[in-house]
Amino acid sequence: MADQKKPDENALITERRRKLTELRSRGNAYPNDFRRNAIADELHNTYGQHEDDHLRKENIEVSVAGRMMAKRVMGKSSFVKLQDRTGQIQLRLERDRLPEGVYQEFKKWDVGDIVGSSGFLFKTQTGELTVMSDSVRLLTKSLRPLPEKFHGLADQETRYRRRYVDLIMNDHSRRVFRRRSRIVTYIRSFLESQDFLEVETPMMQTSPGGAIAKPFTTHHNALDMPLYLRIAPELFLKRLTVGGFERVYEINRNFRNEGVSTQHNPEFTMLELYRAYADYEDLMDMVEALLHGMSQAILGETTIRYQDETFDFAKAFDRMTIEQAIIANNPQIDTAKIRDREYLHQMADDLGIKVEAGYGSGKIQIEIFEKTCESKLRQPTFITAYPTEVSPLSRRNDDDPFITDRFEFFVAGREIANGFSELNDSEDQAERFKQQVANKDAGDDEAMAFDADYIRALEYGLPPTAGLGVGIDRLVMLFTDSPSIRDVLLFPHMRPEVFD
RNA sequence: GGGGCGUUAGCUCAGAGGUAGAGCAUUCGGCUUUUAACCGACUGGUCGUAGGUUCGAUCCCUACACGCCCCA
Repeated sequence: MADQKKPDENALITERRRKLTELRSRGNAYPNDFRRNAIADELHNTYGQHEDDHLRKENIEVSVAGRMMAKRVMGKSSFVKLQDRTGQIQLRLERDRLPEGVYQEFKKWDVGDIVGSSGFLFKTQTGELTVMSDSVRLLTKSLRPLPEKFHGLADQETRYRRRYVDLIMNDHSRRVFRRRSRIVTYIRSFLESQDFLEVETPMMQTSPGGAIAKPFTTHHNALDMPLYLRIAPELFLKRLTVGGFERVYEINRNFRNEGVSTQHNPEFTMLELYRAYADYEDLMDMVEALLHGMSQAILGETTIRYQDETFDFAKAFDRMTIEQAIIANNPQIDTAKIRDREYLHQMADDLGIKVEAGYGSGKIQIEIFEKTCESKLRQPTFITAYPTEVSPLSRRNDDDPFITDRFEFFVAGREIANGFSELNDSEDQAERFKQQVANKDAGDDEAMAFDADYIRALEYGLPPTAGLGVGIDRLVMLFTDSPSIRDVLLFPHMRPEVFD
């Protein structure tokens, strides 16, 4: 069975294995005693402006290491490009400057090998900062050929499946994931500065709650019980708010058992935060501040260029209610009947929306909104006043019980964030859970279960609180001009590769 | 789930019902300031998989696998 899993072999790999065997026969083929004292970027920053004769006079000895990305042999001398985590630095190897026999060995090395070298800095005739090697060592033999140097790795599938090769070859890919990291770091420091506490809550739950979605199911052997991968951390984070952590957040994975697309991966990263003594309007202000600061910090400007569009992240974002959005995008609508279920049902039918028996007017409104409005919300926009029917955890509006104090935030036609004033009335929450259970019994497999302990927590008293969820992957897509969520996930979900 | 497109050498890509092509890489030779180094020679293929049509299929047909895009 084991050798059925063996990936492709070919003549190029065989040739390199032969070289590795030769290396082994002469001692340790995988040494780990080379130490570098310089990295590419640092050298370019420090010495890039110096003249050649100045550099030579200073006699700056450096040790560098990295993957050999280019190897140009010209008889008794060669140029090599080493790539480390910061960039590339060139080596010049001259046969007569290296210890006896080393240059002959070097000529057998391959692009892709990991190499370490020491020498002094100088500049070539074309002005490129280069290390004149006094010594050079092969640190790791690479057995697999890298993609061709000019076009690199272009095949989408291979880029996702062998992300390591993509990262070696594509600077753009490296930049996307560095930026992702900086975005997450920015969010943490933003929240840290406002005294938010970062916490971790269960990923495996006995009853998956906090969102309307289908969960993944697993099984705990020792306890012989089903477990679910979480679809949201929400109910646990609010328990912590009951416990007195008045400002908490978590940045972590959620899992939803749904389709895979350019916008969806089965596991994705969410920021969820809860802030006591705040309402959904405070959170809209917070989202504006966060994104404004983030674009300034990450991009150095407050204009986001995404695909062929430009978004202004400096101004206050538009705010409109869901009913206003529906009216704006369905001008023929009879506004007096915007909550009339029969009227909405007819409208949905005309739009080709399938209306289930259990749908109330709020649910039908949402369906109409998604069909006719969502993709048109290009510029950053808050949509507010979501129907209570589709917001089982949100606080009811004081003046209008049909709606909740909730918003979703859209950019480029996509939902990026969702926030609301939390429902902290335990009796109302119990009623909402009962409604969800009724929906589940009626066949809605995305409906929530009744979470008795969560109700108990609310009975101890959840302070007036507002909560926010932000889809990190979609945010990173926006900030890296990536058309697909797979471009911002290091290892996007793929069907298993077949090795034969 | 439905539709469209794709899958040819390690990589990037051509190709046509009749013995499979290029560039880069590999291998060998030359070259002490290159930048996709250059010059010469040579190698490298189950044309995604399985069936079918045909004298003959990598090409046409069907199914399947995987991927990309759009729709649900």
